[in-house]
Amino acid sequence: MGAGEPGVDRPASAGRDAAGQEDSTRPAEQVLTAGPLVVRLDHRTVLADGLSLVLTVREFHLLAALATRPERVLSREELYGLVWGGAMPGEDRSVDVYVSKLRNKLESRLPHWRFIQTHVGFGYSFSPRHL
Amino acid sequence: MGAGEPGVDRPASAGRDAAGQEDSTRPAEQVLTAGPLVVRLDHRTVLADGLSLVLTVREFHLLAALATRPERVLSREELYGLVWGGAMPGEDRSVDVYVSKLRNKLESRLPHWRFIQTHVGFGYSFSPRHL
DNA sequence: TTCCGTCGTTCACAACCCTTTTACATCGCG
DNA sequence: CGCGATGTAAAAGGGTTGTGAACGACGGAA
Repeated sequence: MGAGEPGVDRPASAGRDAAGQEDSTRPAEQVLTAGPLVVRLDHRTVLADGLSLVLTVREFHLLAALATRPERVLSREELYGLVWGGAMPGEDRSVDVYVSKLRNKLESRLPHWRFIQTHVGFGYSFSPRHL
Repeated sequence: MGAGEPGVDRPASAGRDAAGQEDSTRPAEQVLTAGPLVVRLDHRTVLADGLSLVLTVREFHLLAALATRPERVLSREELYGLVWGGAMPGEDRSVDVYVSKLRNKLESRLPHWRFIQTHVGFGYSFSPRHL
């Protein structure tokens, strides 16, 4: 397992999300906010309602990969490439398993929020939504 | 699922009315707009009045196939080829059923709009129209 | 070195959702 | 008025996803 982490550490080069607040060309978008959830890419920490939420390396990368691309559906292959690096093995379920783990941690802390939306037959999207 | 999904490949030249807020670095035909409906081909998402509308894979492909060809009448066979791929079985009603599902989702969110027009004996067209 | 806890991966199975098919009501047109 | 075409709910079926558990690898502590 390498020291070179797959590409989640820097803002995606093609990021054009029109999220609405700041100019996305600056690399200063190191802090992502979605409702009561705050993802600090620079510190590798996550806050839920201001309280720190402990994630493993994989979980954090997966969350970062999703949260830097809000409202965009990412295929499993894409996510695998972003988080694990390389091509996804045919029958792999790692993405699903980690989405499940991530949801567990996120939604056990923020029960009235949903963050990751399943797109059956394709993949997932980061679509924060108050329930 | 691979990369070669049917149908959504050739965006002719989409209807553009409200010019202005697009990214100027690349052809922005990845985003189709029809009244309050926005179809983001690149993000694989649909917005109705700015709120995200969740579609299944088939529904999205069908909408994309129609919306990339506004005001053009597409036969069932054509639509089937674009969305399902291959030739349409003789007595198939899938296209009709999915047009119905699509209309339901679209018009339940945007009651004062009609998007898909039936052409009896031929097929359907994407003809957005305010009622 | 050995023990122990954490993390990542794989596996299996149940539950779920999507697609397709079917059936019937309705509509359009001659 | 009659027949084919269309709209659509509902059933059937099968693929997809959610998730606990087992397993091994790794790293730290004693």
